Amino acid sequence: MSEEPPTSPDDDLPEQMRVRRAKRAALLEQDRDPYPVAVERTHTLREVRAAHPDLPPDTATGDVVAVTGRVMFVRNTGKLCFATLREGDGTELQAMLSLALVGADELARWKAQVDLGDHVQVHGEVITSRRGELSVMAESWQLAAKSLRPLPVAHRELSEEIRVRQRYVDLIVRPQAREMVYRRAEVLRTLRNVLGERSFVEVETPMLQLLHGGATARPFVTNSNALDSELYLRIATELFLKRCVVGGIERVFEINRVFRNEGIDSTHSPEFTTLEAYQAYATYDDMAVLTRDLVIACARAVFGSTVVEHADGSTHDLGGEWRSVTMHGAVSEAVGEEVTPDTSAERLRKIAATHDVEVAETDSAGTIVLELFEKLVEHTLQQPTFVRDYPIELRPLARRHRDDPRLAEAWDLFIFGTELGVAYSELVDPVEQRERLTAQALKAAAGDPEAMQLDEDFLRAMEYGLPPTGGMGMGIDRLLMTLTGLGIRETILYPLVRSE
RNA sequence: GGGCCUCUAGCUCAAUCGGCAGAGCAGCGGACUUUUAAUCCGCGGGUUCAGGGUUCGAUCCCCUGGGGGCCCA
Repeated sequence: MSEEPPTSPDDDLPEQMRVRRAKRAALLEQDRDPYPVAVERTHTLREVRAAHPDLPPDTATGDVVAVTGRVMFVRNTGKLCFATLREGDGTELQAMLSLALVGADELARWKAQVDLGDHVQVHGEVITSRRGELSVMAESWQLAAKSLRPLPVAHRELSEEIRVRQRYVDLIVRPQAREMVYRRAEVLRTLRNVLGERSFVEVETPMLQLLHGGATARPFVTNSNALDSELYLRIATELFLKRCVVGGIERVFEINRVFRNEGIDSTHSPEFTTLEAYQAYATYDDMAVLTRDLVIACARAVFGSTVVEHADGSTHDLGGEWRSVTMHGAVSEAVGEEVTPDTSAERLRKIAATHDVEVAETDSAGTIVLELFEKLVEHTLQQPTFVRDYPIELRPLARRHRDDPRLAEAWDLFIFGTELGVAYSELVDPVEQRERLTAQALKAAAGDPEAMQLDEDFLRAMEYGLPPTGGMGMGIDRLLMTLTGLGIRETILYPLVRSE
């Protein structure tokens, strides 16, 4: 029960937002709809440009069109006004309003009611200005949608925080943000096309799972009211895709979101998109060929060439031979002495110490080799490189190496110093798979939140017979980063951010 | 999780040693019939992230919390 007069909710708003709300109100006052249900649009801006590619200055075409666009610049003089309109794909076209054609009232209304960022419709003849700018000379105009918030300065870089939190604003003012949307779509289309040409079929497997598996990662936990049970958001698509291969879908893939409840930084997002593909009667060598073909096809789709151009202006040709090294070979080279699966954990601990790589007392030989690789080698792999034959205990779903039982037939692909994809000759022996998953389950029981769970239904499927199979996985966001040189928050349209 | 940096007008950023909080763009009023980030004249616009402390006085120094970034684990 305040004695004070009621305050308008507008009172707290910044001046520019109050001004725009007042303009909206003024339109309604004049019985003009600031948000009409439809406006006439006979041509897109792109179509107008395409129809009149090379007109000399001061030309009248006789073509009368109705176009629409967001007002990006205005240059209002006394009796002749200019505005730059822009439409969705970034095409711009100038609109002109002259006192002679629209009359004093409509010209004054334009100056008083149109702000940067408004959507407008302009009806008139296609002409060129004296300076040669292709334009629509208005005979009439109307607002298509009033913008109530001022646009950021077009000529300054937007802060990264606003770019991510208000991607819609980023998309309005920054062409590169729009470009990423189209590039990402092009990459997804290309992956599907190439896989489709090779007789792979796309499936959708569960995102909500009773057990999580297929990768070593911490899951998000949720729950089902109907089932009265905990559910996990999937961390990989692997186990369900392998069930497909058991069922006779010999070439199968999925492109969609997985979720990992882990750190968030410039290369990690809690939800990201992966491609996984499985091919019966293929090995990890076949998957290397497939993976290279997919990456090259995406580079060609985006850049028309195997040469990718990064945001910093550097160019990189992905078209050459892709190197293959073994995990132990790569580590041997980095530490300057031979490291093999025979090298003892004790010896490896000494090597780690001399290279300032910290390892835990309980780490196995294989884990120490991986630590050495990650600290000393990974960041040096700028050219596309397959790192092959991981210690067996690090790859619980991969087949034991045909030449060395201590290794797995598994590779990781590195480009520009980061991991892009993985592949295995898949483990298909259900008895060995049970043993390996049991070992994982023991780690989980011992408190390792990333260890895999024992998935009895997956094992039952394998017991029906999984043919020899090659499988690969690739992060699509990482692929976009590889192609463009941008951070993960640029490749994901709406990355998860803390609430404001 | 730890360390460092950062948060000021709608946007991008200044503000000397702790002494009246500023600029550019954007906005408002005026002039201008060929502009291209138009130009010219004039004007307004601030919870300096939040809370607390020190001080005659805090955007500035200290503490707590929050957002963001970088590095490390």
